[in-house]
Amino acid sequence: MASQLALKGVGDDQNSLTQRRDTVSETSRKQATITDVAQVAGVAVGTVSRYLNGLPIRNAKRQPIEQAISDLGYRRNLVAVSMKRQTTHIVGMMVPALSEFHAGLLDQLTRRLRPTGRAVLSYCHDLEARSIEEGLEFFASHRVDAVVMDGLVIAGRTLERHVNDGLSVVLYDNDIPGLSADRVFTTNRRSSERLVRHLAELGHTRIAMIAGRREDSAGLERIEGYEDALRAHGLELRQDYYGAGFWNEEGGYAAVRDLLALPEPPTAIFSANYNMTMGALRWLREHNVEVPRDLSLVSFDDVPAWSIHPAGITAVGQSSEKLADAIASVLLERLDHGPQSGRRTLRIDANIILRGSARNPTL
Amino acid sequence: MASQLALKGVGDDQNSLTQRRDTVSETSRKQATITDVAQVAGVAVGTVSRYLNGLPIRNAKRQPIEQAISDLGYRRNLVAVSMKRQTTHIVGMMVPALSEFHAGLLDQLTRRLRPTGRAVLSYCHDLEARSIEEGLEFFASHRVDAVVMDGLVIAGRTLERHVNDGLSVVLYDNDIPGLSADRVFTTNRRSSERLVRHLAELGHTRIAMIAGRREDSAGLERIEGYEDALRAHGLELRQDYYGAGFWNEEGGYAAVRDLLALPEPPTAIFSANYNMTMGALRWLREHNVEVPRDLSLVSFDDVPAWSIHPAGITAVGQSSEKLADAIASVLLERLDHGPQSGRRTLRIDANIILRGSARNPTL
DNA sequence: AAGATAGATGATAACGTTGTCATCTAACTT
DNA sequence: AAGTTAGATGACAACGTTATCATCTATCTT
Repeated sequence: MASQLALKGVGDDQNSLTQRRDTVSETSRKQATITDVAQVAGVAVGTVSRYLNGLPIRNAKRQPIEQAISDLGYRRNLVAVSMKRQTTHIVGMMVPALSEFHAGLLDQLTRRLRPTGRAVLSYCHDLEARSIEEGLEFFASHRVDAVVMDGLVIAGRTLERHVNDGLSVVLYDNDIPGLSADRVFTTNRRSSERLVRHLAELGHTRIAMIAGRREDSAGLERIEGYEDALRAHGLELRQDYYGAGFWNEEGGYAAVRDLLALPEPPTAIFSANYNMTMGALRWLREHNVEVPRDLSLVSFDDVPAWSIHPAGITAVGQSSEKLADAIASVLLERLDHGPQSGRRTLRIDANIILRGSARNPTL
Repeated sequence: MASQLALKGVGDDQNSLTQRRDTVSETSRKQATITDVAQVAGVAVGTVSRYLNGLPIRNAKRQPIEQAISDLGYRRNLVAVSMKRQTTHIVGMMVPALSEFHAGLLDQLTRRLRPTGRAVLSYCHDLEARSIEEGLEFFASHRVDAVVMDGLVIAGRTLERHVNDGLSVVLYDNDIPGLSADRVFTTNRRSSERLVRHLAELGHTRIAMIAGRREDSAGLERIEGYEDALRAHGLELRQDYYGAGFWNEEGGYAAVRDLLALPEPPTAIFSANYNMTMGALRWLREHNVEVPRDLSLVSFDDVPAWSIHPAGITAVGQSSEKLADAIASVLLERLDHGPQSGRRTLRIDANIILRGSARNPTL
């Protein structure tokens, strides 16, 4: 066990939560409406609306309207606009326990959509059907224009119902076959194959993979890629080199523990996603297994945190920028062209970032 | 330079972006409204509304209403409710370039607010006054019930205007003095002092600090804490041991570079926030400076990524859970009790997490 | 200069809810 | 059993905006 003693509240001599309370006199004046503006400017509400929406209005009316708007501090009420226009210009994004990877995606997507006047409402679920169901219900009630989410199988049935109700959906990462939705995926199989091939080319023959249950498409494809690479190098596919459990940190932690307890432990490990790699690294650190000295480790998904590791974690993955770009692209086409236009599926190639976490096996 | 060669698109033999297009026949049936439900159930809309809002209705009416709702697949339109009720139940959160730290906060805040039926709309700004201004304008137009944001000085003037317009604001991390808002802060000074004291107690005498410009309150408090600790141990406050620049990754990168180029470089560094620490670690890795062998490094802010470092980064900071709890607490009181009730300021104590990135100086 | 015409304007009805208020119903009184 | 009353119900007006459409106003014809 390494030096991971989490001494909480060292020197907690004082009260750990101080509270102060001021009294404040509030002046919450009512917001001006378009009617107020019309009244002050001496025109009809319709004309003000036309002005706000960039439709042509007579020059003589322009000045008084602008004056009134600035005098009253008028701000268009987007809730009323949504109500009338039957479209909110809000996109819902479902994220599983906001990890660094999804945070980057959310950030980028928000930025891409901003210039079009659209916002992103986020909902964090905890990988359970029940919580995903609630999230979708929530989005539907808020009448979001579309939902972006990972196409996990557990979301399948609920998602189908909402799509039938007219919800536009963009799936990423995992697929739900048959669902009427737009899709953005990574080239999971080919990218995994490349990454594992890299390990084999370094001379590794005992290459294990840690992944979760064979449920979701991305995971399956990554497993296939792993197997492709092994076969290409004439390496044996060993049942005990495939650590299966949950696709989260705990899963990665447990998988590495089990793999390294084998009579003939692997010399290199391919971890199938961000969360599992985090868990794997935690186990390795706690047990003084140094990467890459004692073990080579590569990961699917590429995030800034990989650089913190002194060796740097060699990984394959698309940047959140590229992924967000692709999602924004299909999303905007859907929103602009309505639900009638054909569904698209984008496959984005992942890049291998060679850092230092994989090297020749120590024999 | 370490082995950080970013080989992009290794083996990019095929087209890197594939696209497939299906055609789909769409059936986008109109959503049922409360009027439809009333009609089908044979009651007045008001009664359905009362049912939906949990107000007492006669037993005889209950069954037909429930039947109609389920038959029609009716879903309450929250946009219309917001319109009528003049409150959206949406909270806006402004986040600077969604880092891991802020992602955790956003995640937690979303979860805390969910049980109260509230959602969080996020807006990513890039630390510039212009972009913050746009964000607040955006939130105000969407009539969010409140805004949660870092009280950066550059946001001061704009924020003041919105508060005068009646916007409820919760400030965290940094303060904007005089603003009528609720506040949640960390005990920056005391926590920094503790962390630097830890370095001094290990025997370090050449302790530097990297921080940004002396603008925002949290930064100032952290600098004061650093100075407190040095004074307490009779150590000299050296001008050249205070690397000042920007509070972001680039700032941390540059600061470490400059500090280690000094004729008498420090043996320990206190980095004032998450982003700067990320930058510092990047420089150190690129130049083969090993932590803690060659240099001790401690950081303000605590995030999961610190565990990836094999030594583990010793840090001080409040968990995003604790911070989100505090923010949610003041937020809900504000939202439930209206703008009249007194403003609160919470100070949350940070915890020191001793990992392995600081040890005795090698003399 | 008067008639024709393109195009902006004003009044008003939506959008889907909730809140108000006068009315009606059913359960108590006596 | 009739009178009283607490309380649920129904009709309808908001909430702030945009879309429609008939009307009005400038400009262009001749």
